[in-house]
Amino acid sequence: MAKKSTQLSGVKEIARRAKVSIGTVDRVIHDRAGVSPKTKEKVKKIIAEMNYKPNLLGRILASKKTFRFASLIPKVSPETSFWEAPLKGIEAAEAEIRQYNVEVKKYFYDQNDKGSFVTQYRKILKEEVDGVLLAPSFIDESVAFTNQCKKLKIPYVFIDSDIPDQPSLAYIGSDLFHSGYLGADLSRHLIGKKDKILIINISKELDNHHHLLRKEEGFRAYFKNNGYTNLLMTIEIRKTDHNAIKKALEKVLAENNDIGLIFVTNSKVSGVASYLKETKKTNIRLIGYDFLKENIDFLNENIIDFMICHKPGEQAYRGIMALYKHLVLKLPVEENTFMPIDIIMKTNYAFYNN
Amino acid sequence: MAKKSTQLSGVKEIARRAKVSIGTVDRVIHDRAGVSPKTKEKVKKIIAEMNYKPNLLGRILASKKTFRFASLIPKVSPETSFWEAPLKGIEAAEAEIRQYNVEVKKYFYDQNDKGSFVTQYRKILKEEVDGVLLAPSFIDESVAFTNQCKKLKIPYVFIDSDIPDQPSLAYIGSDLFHSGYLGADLSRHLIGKKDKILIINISKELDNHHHLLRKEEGFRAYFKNNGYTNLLMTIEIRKTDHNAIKKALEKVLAENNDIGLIFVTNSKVSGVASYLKETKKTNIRLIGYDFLKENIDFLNENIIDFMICHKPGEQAYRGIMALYKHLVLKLPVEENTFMPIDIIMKTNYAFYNN
DNA sequence: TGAAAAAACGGGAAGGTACACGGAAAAATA
DNA sequence: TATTTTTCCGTGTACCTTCCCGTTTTTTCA
Repeated sequence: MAKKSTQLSGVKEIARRAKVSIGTVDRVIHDRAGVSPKTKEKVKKIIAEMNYKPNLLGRILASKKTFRFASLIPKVSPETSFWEAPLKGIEAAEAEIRQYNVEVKKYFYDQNDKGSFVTQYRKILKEEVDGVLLAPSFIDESVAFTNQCKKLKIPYVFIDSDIPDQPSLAYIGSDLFHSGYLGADLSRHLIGKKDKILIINISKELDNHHHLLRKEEGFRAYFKNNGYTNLLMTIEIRKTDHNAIKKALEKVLAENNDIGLIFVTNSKVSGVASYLKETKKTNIRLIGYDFLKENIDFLNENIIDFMICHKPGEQAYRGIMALYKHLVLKLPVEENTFMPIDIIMKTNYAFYNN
Repeated sequence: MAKKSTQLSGVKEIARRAKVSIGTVDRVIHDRAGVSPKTKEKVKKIIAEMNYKPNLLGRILASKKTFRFASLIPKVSPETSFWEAPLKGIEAAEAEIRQYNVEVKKYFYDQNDKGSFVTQYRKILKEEVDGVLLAPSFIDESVAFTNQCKKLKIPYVFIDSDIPDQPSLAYIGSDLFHSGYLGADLSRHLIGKKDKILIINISKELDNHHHLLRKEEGFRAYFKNNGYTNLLMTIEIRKTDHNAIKKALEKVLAENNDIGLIFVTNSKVSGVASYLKETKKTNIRLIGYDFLKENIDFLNENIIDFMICHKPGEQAYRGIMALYKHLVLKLPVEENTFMPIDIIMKTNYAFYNN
């Protein structure tokens, strides 16, 4: 319960020492015109001596500016509830920084419709926003959007997946290669040395597809690097409905009766699980991605053995906070944040924070 | 870049509407004496109507109070570097909230010396602190300390382990039973149905011992609940030096030549790993606890297969933030926060945030 | 009824920063 | 030299709350 003694910091003290007014100190700090070189030098010296750091509270309080952030992520669809967690992350961050005059306006696009992405980003560009959080599902469109942002000097943060060679304020996501690599490591514990492994990439949109490939690469690399000789085969499924998955699985399982494990490279693992449950193929182990309700259910029924997850909610939370740190607090921001590669199983999912 | 229009919120507006002064409004808000019941009612009504929430920035800025927190955790010793992470967590939290007039004074005790714990907490009680973060390694002493805190109305937060029936502002830690339960689930993937399993509890201090037992309980419960019939045996090692561990292991392994897996219930797993490496017992799988340098090394050499971890750094970070939320922001605080039970292996440790 | 005591309330400063505005001094132009 | 333009700098106000110090009003009691 210590009371502060008399102030020895702050603009006031600088002004006193430099024998100028607070206004002048302010001009020096913000490098505005209207200060003679001599005065400027003197004030700068004192600032350096005092190791002066502006008081953030005062700054935010004094500036009447309301920062406006925009987030652009896929909407929660019946197809997948994956984006629920990021949305919650955004809202949590917003609740925390609203008191510092920050507003977050949320925009959503349809993951199966590039047009909706364009429509939404155009809306954002019309509003004058100070920062953007972006899940760049569509590559070319995201490049176009962020190029505009660069022109307008609006900083943007990528979450979930990165656009290489498009320098952003920050990227917060996961290392997909190593995530696949880990998946392979987990596989090894579930099957014998001679079991075949089936890798399944399920996605409608070609743009999302390269992420899946990256995981597959990691998966295959593990087996190669460690000298395992299990036969790995891959199938691609271009539709996400139950029937399409069923058909594809029926075909591949009919042709290969010695598949011991299936690795699904994204959250659509529940589709595969559903099929395995239906057909009572309990001898096939299953690894997939993402902490979704439907996946958890299959985890509980021992149909899915492991799930890999990258905390999408925290990614979004951190993304908003990165904008806040950069724009409001004017603090440096980590350029690349790789989320942990979490392993979820029946016995620990209850404690997981997505 | 929206500028705020004229204020419609804040004490000023309340005062204007109630036709009283700001001072009176303040008295009503803080329930201080010196306001007539009539005026008080009127102001309260307007506050309710406006759904007034005090501006935190203004509040912190105006109150000259510096909050003083104290943390009391074990010191980093040559014996274990476990407490490095919590220390970093505390420092990270402090860096973040220092700007809001919060100071954290760090106190350390020797985990093998109850006396040092008492000495340190007495020091804390002499200083007038506003909140305490505590790792309650010694039960009776912790109860004594926190009873004093209660008397002095100083809120305290437990991390790492809880003291049941000692109601605190918050407990931030892990569910040890389920952590052991998960360990057992992992074990199952590493060994055959007939392998023996050795559980090892290594600790000098009896007070710490019950935590280990809780994990053991969880471990055993898993096997029981799931109908596995592997033979489980436990040994206790009451010293932490290499030689003591070596001797104990030599004895038990000589008597049991069919042990397939060892589960060490705490971070001392590196001691066991070291012995296994020395004696080239590569046919024994090993699971243990905590993200420590020495453990990671053995993970890398495939001597430790899995490690379980509860983010001790984040526990401490959140503990400090809980005090901050409660005391400075006057926000409600979650009473029990259970950290995720993380699985660490060779292929994902590089991405782990301890 | 009048004075003293108590209660109720207003005003202002502090806390640190931002920024518009206006005044004074210096420099440039007529 | 007189006038205008720049350059430089100080002042005042706003942001919002807290808290102390007075002042005004009401109550109490002689």
